[in-house]
Amino acid sequence: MPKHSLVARNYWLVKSEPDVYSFDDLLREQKTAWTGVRNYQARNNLLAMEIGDAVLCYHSNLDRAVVGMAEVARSAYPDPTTLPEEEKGNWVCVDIRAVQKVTPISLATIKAEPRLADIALIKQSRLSVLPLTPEEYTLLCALGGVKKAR
DNA sequence: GCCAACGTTGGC
DNA sequence: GCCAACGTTGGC
Repeated sequence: MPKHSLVARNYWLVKSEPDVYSFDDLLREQKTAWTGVRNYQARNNLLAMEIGDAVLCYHSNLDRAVVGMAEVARSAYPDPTTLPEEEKGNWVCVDIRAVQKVTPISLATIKAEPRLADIALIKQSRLSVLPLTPEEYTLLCALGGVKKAR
């Protein structure tokens, strides 16, 4: 297996508040630095991301839905938005690149799906960067109208 | 706007 | 090291 395979090895979900940074913003920019994560568990998930990993984008608050697909374009590096008083957290960011929109998958739909009962999105509702199992990822892609999961 | 969940901080 | 107080996130 080459170091940078085109096949994603890990699957993730990242949250944003759509009025702060939406998937449409990412589509417009194509690529962005996913900065501002200030939670240790979320940071550790960022540290585990590899180039090419698949990322689903979720909108919290008003939307409460998975709205798009992205991929990791650069693995973890120091978050340039870290304030001096935050430095002891060794906060990091990754770069993600937009792939495509999906048919929005609402939180209600996710909660109603028995095969997603253990998804971290529900189990740890406050975690903003979380892993998905291959099964969860594939199912979410199907629910989002994406025929072929990468 | 409220509240539950939960992470962090600081006193002891 | 414990725990109360407090702050933040995110669903409803």
